[in-house]
Amino acid sequence: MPNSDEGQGATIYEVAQRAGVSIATVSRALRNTGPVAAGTREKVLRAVEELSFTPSRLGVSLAQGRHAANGIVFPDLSGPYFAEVLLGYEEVAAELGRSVLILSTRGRAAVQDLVRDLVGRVDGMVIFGRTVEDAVVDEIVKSRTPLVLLARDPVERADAVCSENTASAEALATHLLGHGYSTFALAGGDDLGDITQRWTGVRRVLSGHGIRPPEPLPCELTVEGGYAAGRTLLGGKTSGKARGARRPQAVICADDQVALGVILAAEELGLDVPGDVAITGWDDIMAARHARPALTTVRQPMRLLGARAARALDELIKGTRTVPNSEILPTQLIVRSSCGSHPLEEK
Amino acid sequence: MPNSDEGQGATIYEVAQRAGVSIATVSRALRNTGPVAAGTREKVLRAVEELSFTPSRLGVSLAQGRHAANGIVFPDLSGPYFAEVLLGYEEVAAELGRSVLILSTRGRAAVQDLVRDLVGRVDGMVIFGRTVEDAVVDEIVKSRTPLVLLARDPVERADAVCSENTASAEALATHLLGHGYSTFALAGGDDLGDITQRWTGVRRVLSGHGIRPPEPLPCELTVEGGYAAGRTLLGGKTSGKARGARRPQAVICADDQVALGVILAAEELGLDVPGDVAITGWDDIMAARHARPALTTVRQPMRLLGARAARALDELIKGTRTVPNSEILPTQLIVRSSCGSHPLEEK
DNA sequence: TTGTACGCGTTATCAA
DNA sequence: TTGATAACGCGTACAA
Repeated sequence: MPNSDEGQGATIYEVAQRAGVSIATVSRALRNTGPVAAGTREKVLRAVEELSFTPSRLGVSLAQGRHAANGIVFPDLSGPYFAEVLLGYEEVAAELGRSVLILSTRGRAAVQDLVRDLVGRVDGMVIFGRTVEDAVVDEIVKSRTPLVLLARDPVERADAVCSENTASAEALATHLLGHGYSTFALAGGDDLGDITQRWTGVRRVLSGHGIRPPEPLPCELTVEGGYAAGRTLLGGKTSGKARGARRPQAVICADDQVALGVILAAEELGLDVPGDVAITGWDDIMAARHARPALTTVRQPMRLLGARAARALDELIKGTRTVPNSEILPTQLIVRSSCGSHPLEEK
Repeated sequence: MPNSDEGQGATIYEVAQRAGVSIATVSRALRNTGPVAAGTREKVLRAVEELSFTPSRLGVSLAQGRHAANGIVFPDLSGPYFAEVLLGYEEVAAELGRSVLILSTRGRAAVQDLVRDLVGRVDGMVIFGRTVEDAVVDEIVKSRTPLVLLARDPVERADAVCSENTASAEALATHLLGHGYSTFALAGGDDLGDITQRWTGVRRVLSGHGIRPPEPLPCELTVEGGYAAGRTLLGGKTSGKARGARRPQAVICADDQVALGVILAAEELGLDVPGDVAITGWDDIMAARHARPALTTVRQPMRLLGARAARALDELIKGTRTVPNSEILPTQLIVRSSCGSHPLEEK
């Protein structure tokens, strides 16, 4: 009868002993890393089976000098956006034989320590947006840990993957102008790299049409943040069309969650969207499609973003590529009904 | 001038040498694990600083016999549901000083191997729903790896955390009966543990009111899956009220994504929701609130689910508790407009 | 208060 | 074809 207390944690030494060989032979037999006589191999495999031996990941990593694992740092795990990116990332990482460690920095005190710890557990990592101070990024770069920046301005000696922002923002603004709107508001903070780019695109188009671009109203990139911003932007004067109404004809939001919040605010203020005010988002999260009015937005290829980051990281880790690379993924303007009911032809 | 090539990968030996002490002293100084003279400590710390030494996680783990990391296995990372659970899980794990490794099994061939690999990297893990065959779960249990099952029927010797399903399903069904509906359809597969529980609750109430409970129509738990199911359930006969219309008065969906898909199908078929057909979901994802009509649903405490799993796992790992525990978290019926415009009083 | 030496579980080199 | 044995980087008895 087989040893009934086998199971968790047999070592290669026990296997070797049981098979009557040395640990070197066991290793070779298991990894096909050298010649092993057929009979010997069989003995080894039987012993492995009987002890249900699995090489200790720690031992393997220590000996090989690699973790076979990637890290990814998020500013925040909430919302559909990051989940999709993670999905793409994990999928490719798994395909490449790497585990994925995640870290969310939201509300964390000692971010620096957490990131440092993570670095020690992986062969390379992805950092999202402005989740981490430049100093920390520098430290990682100096430690020669392969690094890919996601949706963040490129940094010396690190890869960057992001989606196109400025041009699609221009397309969005142009589309809104096509609706005939001439007064705009911008909702959403601008300290994050990619959102700044969006505002740049919008501003450029408006200026080009003789419209003085508004200052973006900073807010949290959540539904609640959008709601608050919406109250501020739309709630000012209930004034009709009297004195040229302070209320903007269109609110361009930093992302979909903000837009949904602004819609909530508009609804509460008795405003019709898009009749009284047009509202647009960014990302094309699931709720954008199902909201009423359905959200006009710019679709980011979120899974692809994660997938590409994983591939770029792999190249860096394997050393296939040593020069930093910067990749920009295309986005797509998705026109739905929140930007106006009767789209005019763009000139 | 400081050594300009310091940085990545100083070992404790180099620190010891630089400080003119032994590695044991370095370790003690860093971990406060034994007496160290003030002067000595200072020398050590200086050397650590100069070499920017960080103990190798591998070395530490190997020596301590622990990873300080948790794993979590998802069936699928897409959608808002899992992201929220992950958020709660990661938050608590970080608080407890553990890293988080994730694994998604969706579309993976060798799930068993992936899970095995993950087990080797963590001190304990959480497995979500029926992502993994019973055999694999058994194997994990046998390996004495602390294990918490999430939204899955309890298994011998493993913890379980899930949210309440049957009673809230009864409440939902009762509410719908209060609207006066008498013909129902159920959309969503029933092989997953928690959804089966929901159907059980619904069936019980319907039976109790003399209504023959319908068989659930299996479908993928996605918007697309819901759309397909919706076409089937609602598209049958366009027949008016002629022969007692085959079309159900209410469609109870396995989750919100399915419900959103069914709404899409209804819309496409020219049906008014809830005028022609009432539709309900489950989970209360973000889109549920913003959909039009806003979705009546059952809110699961998703973050809490993840957080509780992390705490339960911690107890198991620390050995604070050795007997398996099963926890059921309360849910909440969220009545919005998709189930009917004029809610009657429940008797 | 400090240092020596062993253990943790592999991989891989080099001799035999 | 096989086996000793040296890394890998750390924690920690135990001895000094």
